[in-house]
Amino acid sequence: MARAPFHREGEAVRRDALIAATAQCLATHGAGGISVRMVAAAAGVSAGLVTHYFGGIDDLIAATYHATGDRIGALLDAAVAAAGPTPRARLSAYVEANFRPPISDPELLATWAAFWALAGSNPAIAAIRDSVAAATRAQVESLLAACGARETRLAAIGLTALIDGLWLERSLNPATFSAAEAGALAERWLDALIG
Amino acid sequence: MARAPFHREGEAVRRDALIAATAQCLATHGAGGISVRMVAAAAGVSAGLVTHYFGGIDDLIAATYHATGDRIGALLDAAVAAAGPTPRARLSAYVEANFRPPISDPELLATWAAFWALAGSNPAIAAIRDSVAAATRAQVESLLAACGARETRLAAIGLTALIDGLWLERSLNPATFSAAEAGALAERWLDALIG
DNA sequence: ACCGTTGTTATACACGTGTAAAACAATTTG
DNA sequence: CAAATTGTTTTACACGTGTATAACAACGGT
Repeated sequence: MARAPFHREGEAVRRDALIAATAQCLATHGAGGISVRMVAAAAGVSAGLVTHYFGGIDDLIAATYHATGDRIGALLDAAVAAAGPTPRARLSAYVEANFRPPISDPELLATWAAFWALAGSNPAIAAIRDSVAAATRAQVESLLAACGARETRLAAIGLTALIDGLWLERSLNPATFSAAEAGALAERWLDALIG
Repeated sequence: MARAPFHREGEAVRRDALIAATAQCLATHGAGGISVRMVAAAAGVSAGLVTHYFGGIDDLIAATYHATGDRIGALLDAAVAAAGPTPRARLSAYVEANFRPPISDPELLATWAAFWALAGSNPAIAAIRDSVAAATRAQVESLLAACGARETRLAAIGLTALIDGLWLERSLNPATFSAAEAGALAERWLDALIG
């Protein structure tokens, strides 16, 4: 039959489009509802390009996880870099960035929650998740130590758990509380963790 | 071909077996990996019984969510009922029960996390999740109020978010911290929330 | 022992899935 | 303008999916 007309593009353009489409589909349909044909349609290409550029849907999802983690990490780093000079200001900036757009956008939260779901049963996704979580905790430990916190390992675990729990709740039902309320709770936990 | 021999059973026995099998499959394979054939095999019956007793896999998953929520709620109620008479003892018992078997068993946590994943894209599951979460927060608000906490709505949100975040982390990687450490963090948050 | 009831299995069906690769079209080069 | 390159679409394939239901087997009653 007649083929759809198309423009030829470089590899990076196609890969980025497929990654963005995957993030969107994960957010909208969850880990169990995503498919090759759905992602290709969202990216405006045909399904063959998934295998062509990524070797398959699993590798595309893994690449999307990396890209999303890099994006969130860059946003958090920028927030800390832009903060006031005191250690507490930097830690507060880190926390606040979690509950401000673009990180607090429901679509980004939903994509991230989909990765959590996949990590439970997909070893490759679990490995990415472990390395992302370890890097996050290391960064938070460093920020907490600068503030004089004791037992920084457990404090970092406690802080990231609260942030993840608030993210999870907002991705499932954004009406439960506002991003500002989430930020206020996290500040209060910081007060308790630092002493 | 020759049929598999079987014993006839009452409806309740079959439904309970299918629900238990569903929880197990959700824990092991996640929300995206479960199937009718898999659940039926785990229950020791044939796939036709899923449609026969539940109308389909979606209704079976919803029934499993209800059953799991009821089980967790009963465990938490029992912990509070068995606690010392002071409001703080009751609240601490509530928190501690979250991080002690059977609630802290990885399989139960993984099943629960699978429901979170399904809630993101399945309206029926989302509705069950909203009602379970609302009931949990109401109970926690009541326990917090008895301890003299102010702004109990936000405090309840903060406490359940930390518990959920710690559950999530342990379901994804139980080696990150112990259940005892999780309980200690939650107690520390209680101290901060009650003042 | 036979019959009726009904719990249950096995099968068929239509559909969606991910992947592979032949074939084609866009674009560049000579 | 023709040929070469290569990005991309389309198609085919094997497989797994959920559901419906005919047929059968377990069991109880007479």
